[in-house]
Amino acid sequence: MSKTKRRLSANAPLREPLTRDRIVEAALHVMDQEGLDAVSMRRVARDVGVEAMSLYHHVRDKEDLLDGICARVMCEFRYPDEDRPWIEVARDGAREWRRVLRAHPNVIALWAERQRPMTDLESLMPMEFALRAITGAGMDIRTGVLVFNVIGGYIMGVVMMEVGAMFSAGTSRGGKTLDLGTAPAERPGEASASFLPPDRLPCIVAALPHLAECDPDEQFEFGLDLLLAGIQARVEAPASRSPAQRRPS
Amino acid sequence: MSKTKRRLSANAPLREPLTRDRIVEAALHVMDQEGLDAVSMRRVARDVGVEAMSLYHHVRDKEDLLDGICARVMCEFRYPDEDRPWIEVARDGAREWRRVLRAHPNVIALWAERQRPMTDLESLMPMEFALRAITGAGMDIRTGVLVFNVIGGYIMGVVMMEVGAMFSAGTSRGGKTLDLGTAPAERPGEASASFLPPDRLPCIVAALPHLAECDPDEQFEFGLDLLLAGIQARVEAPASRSPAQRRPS
DNA sequence: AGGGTAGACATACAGCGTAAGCCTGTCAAC
DNA sequence: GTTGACAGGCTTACGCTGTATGTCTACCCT
Repeated sequence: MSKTKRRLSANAPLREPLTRDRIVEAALHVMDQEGLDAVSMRRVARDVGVEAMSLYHHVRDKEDLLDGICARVMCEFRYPDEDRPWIEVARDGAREWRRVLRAHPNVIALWAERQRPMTDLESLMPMEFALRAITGAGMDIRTGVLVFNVIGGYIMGVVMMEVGAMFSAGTSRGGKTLDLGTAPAERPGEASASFLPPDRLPCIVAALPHLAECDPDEQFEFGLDLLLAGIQARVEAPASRSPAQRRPS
Repeated sequence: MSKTKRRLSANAPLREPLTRDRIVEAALHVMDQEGLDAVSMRRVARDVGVEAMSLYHHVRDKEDLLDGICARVMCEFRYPDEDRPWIEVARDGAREWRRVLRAHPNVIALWAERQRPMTDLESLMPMEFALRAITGAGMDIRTGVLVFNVIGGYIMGVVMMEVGAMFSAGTSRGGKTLDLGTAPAERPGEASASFLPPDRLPCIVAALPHLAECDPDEQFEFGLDLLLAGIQARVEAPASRSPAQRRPS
């Protein structure tokens, strides 16, 4: 039997051409569905119906493919209307970035482990937008950079915590339950405290139900309000020159 | 020739016993020096002078080893003196957590990709400390959890951005230079904008020198002040019940 | 018809986590 | 003493990974 595959190319270009975009799309899909570790060249190749090595005609190496994922995610950012007071633009920009990050939670891990800036124009546009919105408040560029990094860091960190459910608690709620209180298959000698002894951890035990039911939206808005209000106050009263205190040590 | 190795055990326990602690220590060292990917069972085993499979007598699997690293890092947290106004305790606690994270930047990536809570008592102590400090301000537990997550997320995100130098800029400064503006070995057809065209990215270009020279300490304190001041104001004037606005969409 | 090339496939290698089993030194019970 | 259990190493093996290298086929241009 000769391979029937060959037939395809004999009479028609039935196999649609492989492109970088199709590859990146497939890789992103794998990452979203099965996690960062599942993104391997063979796995992605399989999804686009091709052998692993064929991908290398369109991406330099795996790094390049991951770069592609990052760029692909960044370009999902939808720019809010800028014809409003700066604080509303900034707030909506922050919400939008959170939306994008939550849509592809694993890109945070991707950034974290590669710790490498992105350089292509398209990926820098959201940053340009943010800086424009921030400096629209009337602060100098130096302060604008400070504010940008602070707000950017806040969003990244809070979303990272909420997707990771870093300290999620055990009351089953909406399908996704987690341990912390329900003895997670503990290695005997070790975790003598999976039941969270109230004498050692009174605050955590008291906070447990709230940790479990905490609404991520409300939480995000809470911190965002603190930051934005603080910034606006500082802009309107430019007398106080950044009273940040040096650490004593 | 019989193997000379055998001689060792013939007359003395020269080979000091392998322990979980020694293994975790070695793994942490590898992670700090060579990054998260370098932490493999074989690599760690080599560092403690043993074959890979021997590690499995002391750690259940690689997951367990990584858990060990997390716990090991958490226990570096040095608890600030609590006999002071809550805001100072909170500020020093935040600084301390940042210090720990910066000492082992890769644990952030570790948490990000495993997105799994930690369950052992020792690792929860810093969280207990934080909740105690925060509720010391006199807020209810629910708000305390909000505040905890917001500040915790802020620290994590800002440190993640500063270690990743996510948008680091190119003026060489203190050894560690990065691209963005200095054409990073660009793939020809692609990054037509590595020079940051000022017409497309005016704000970024204007901000570049400040992005490059931004002092991370100052930046961290800036955002931390915003958050803490906002929280204190909200505690002192409990009339306003969290004016967080729902997102319109 | 002949040559070049683009884009696919196939093979191979080193390194990964770990299941399964083996080998040896130590020590308690007899 | 001898014996037997066992703790704690080592070895082998399997299927996975990224990718260097080479080959094969279909098409385009002359």
